[in-house]
Amino acid sequence: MDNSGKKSAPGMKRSVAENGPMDVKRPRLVDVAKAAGVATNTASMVLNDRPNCWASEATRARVLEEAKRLGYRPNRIALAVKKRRFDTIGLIVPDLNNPFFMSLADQLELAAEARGYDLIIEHSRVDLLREMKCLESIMDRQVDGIIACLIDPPVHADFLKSHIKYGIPMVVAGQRGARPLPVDLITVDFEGGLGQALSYLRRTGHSRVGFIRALAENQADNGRQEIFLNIARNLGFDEKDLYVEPSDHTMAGAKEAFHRLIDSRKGNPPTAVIGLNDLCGIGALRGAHDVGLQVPRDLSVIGVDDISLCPLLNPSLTSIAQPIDEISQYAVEMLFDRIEGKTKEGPREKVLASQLILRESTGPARGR
Amino acid sequence: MDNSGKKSAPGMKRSVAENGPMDVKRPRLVDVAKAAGVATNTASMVLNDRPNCWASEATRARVLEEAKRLGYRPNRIALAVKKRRFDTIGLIVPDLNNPFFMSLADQLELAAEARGYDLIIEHSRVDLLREMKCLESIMDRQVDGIIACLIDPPVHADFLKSHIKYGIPMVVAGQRGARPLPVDLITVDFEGGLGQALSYLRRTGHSRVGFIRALAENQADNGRQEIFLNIARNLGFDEKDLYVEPSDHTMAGAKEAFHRLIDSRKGNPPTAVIGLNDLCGIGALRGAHDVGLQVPRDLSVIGVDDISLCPLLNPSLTSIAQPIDEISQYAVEMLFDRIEGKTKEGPREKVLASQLILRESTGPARGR
DNA sequence: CTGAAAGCGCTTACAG
DNA sequence: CTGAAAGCGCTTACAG
Repeated sequence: MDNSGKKSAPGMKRSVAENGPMDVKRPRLVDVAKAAGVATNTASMVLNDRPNCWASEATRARVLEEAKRLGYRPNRIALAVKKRRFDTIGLIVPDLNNPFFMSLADQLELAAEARGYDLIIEHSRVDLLREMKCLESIMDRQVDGIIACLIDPPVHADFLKSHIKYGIPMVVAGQRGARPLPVDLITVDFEGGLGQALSYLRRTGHSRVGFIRALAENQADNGRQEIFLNIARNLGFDEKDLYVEPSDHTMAGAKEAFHRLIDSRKGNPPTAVIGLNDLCGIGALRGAHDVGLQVPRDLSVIGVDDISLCPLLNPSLTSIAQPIDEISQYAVEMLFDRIEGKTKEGPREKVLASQLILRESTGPARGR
Repeated sequence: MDNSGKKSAPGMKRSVAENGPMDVKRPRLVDVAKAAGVATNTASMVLNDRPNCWASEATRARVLEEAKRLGYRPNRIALAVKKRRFDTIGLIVPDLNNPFFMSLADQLELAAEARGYDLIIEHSRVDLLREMKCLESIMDRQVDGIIACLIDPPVHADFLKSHIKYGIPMVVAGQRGARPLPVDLITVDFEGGLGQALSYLRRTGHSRVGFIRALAENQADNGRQEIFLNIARNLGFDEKDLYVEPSDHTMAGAKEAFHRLIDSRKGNPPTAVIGLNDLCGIGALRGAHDVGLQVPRDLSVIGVDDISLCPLLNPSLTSIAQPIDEISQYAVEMLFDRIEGKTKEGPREKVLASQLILRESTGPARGR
């Protein structure tokens, strides 16, 4: 069966048996209309169940029946180009492998679905350059709104200013920076939770604290290190007893970072370690196990985010919780305010609290 | 400034200052062409860098400059309706909260990107009904190809048979069933790995084995329980020493299931527990900790999937590895074979091996 | 190079 | 109810 002609003659639909499944055309609205013997606009009215539809019950039934028989499904792309909306909202997340963002995606998807929208996810891979590409890409897709978890929002201030004027509703979740954004912003008061953590450590006799931090690709500095040092100094920690160790965003990387931290401080090891997120905390927990340190007897470990895994680890991981529920709730609320035109005000900002959740991985410093 | 007319007069673009950002129209190709003083087809040729483009260097420069000045970005939707491809492939996953699927998504996205395609993710939430909706929804989106991680592929055999004839390339990853699918299939030989695990347990003196299993919403049976019982019987385990405990797909649920399992077998507790995935394994690990069982001294624990978390847990989790790399590699290969029309053959099937990865959570049964 | 047109698949307004 | 048309924003073939 040498079938060299690639295209089938227009209007001449050939059967599966003739050409194999790949060459059968998907039925269009006109195909349904023809099959039912009605005009295409009639078919459109019937299939969309328009209130002012003129079709008789008989016509109606015939159209629906033919649509079903042919397996007709409206072409959403064509529909979108006509309506100029795609009923889709776009989400940008830095890391698919971080459960924190996936919990967020999970909740956002549920909320979007409840309003009749699909969610599509873009992945910036903890890379500032990619993050920019994601922003472009998601805008090119003509989504109806964007929720962007950005690694470093201020970096994109100029880009957003020049693009957002075309009116796509957007809310950013991430740290505030010096440069204001032209879109709604949700920030978490990381300082608050970190302050709780550090003062807990101080109170329970810890004096030397390690901080495992990570920068994204193409990122020069994210300010977290300074925040950590400032708060710690204010609480009376001695600067020379504060150890900052760079890592990447993986658990394995954090484990390595932990080992470097321990090795480089043989004489006066940290009595507590804070990871910039829970994956780092998990890496530290395992790193401690590897070198025979018992948590929390010999070392306290604290993570950030409070992912659902934390209470199930051994020992369970103390963490500075980010309020995922609130973040997703406000993100959806603020976004749909814009989408539905309820708000015309300028950029809004919502600051949410972080909170230290104490679990088994923390305790008094040794000898207390 | 009461601006009651919603639409602006066609062609009359109003400034930001006049209406606020939300009313400014996104520039179209014709806007760029007009601004540059060329025909739209010329602008199209220039912007798409067509080889047989007739534009002079000067024209070319003018078009590019105006495009940049206006911030022109092609409308992908309009483009897609014209080209009848969206340069997008769709992925269906059962659970965003399971790192296994996210690792898969991560790799698939990378591979798709390398070929110039975006990946969009649909989430079936471990629910058979939703899974069906995802299939419909993703086909409605006119993606160029679909990779579907299905909870229970055979259930969808009829649906797929009636829809796939419109030619959308698709590969399914999941368990094989009695009813053949009309699309390419990648399966993992779960029996192989489970056999390795059970014979390891047998060899190391275990006699009573618990199995924490879960069904999806709307799923009657997934066959895994039978597989487990069959293999175990064949290896000489006594049927009355095989305990099957139902759970859900969360870690917390698995922990509860573990507790039920232990409580109901007070007299002769299991010496080993196998979870149907690593999240269940983690739940069991924590459940054991809760009741003072030491792993692996008092109890061996085995998971399934071998997510990247396994080696970082305390104790690290023995797991029946699914070959994520191979799955994603074959999925992409098979899919693009179809997309690029390299293959016209009927449905193909690829079976990949699973393998037991021994770690700290398993050891000889107590008293050996 | 231009200009007008067709077409992707849909919806909607309009004259009969 | 029909039929023809316009339009969403693009690409492409065609006559000048």
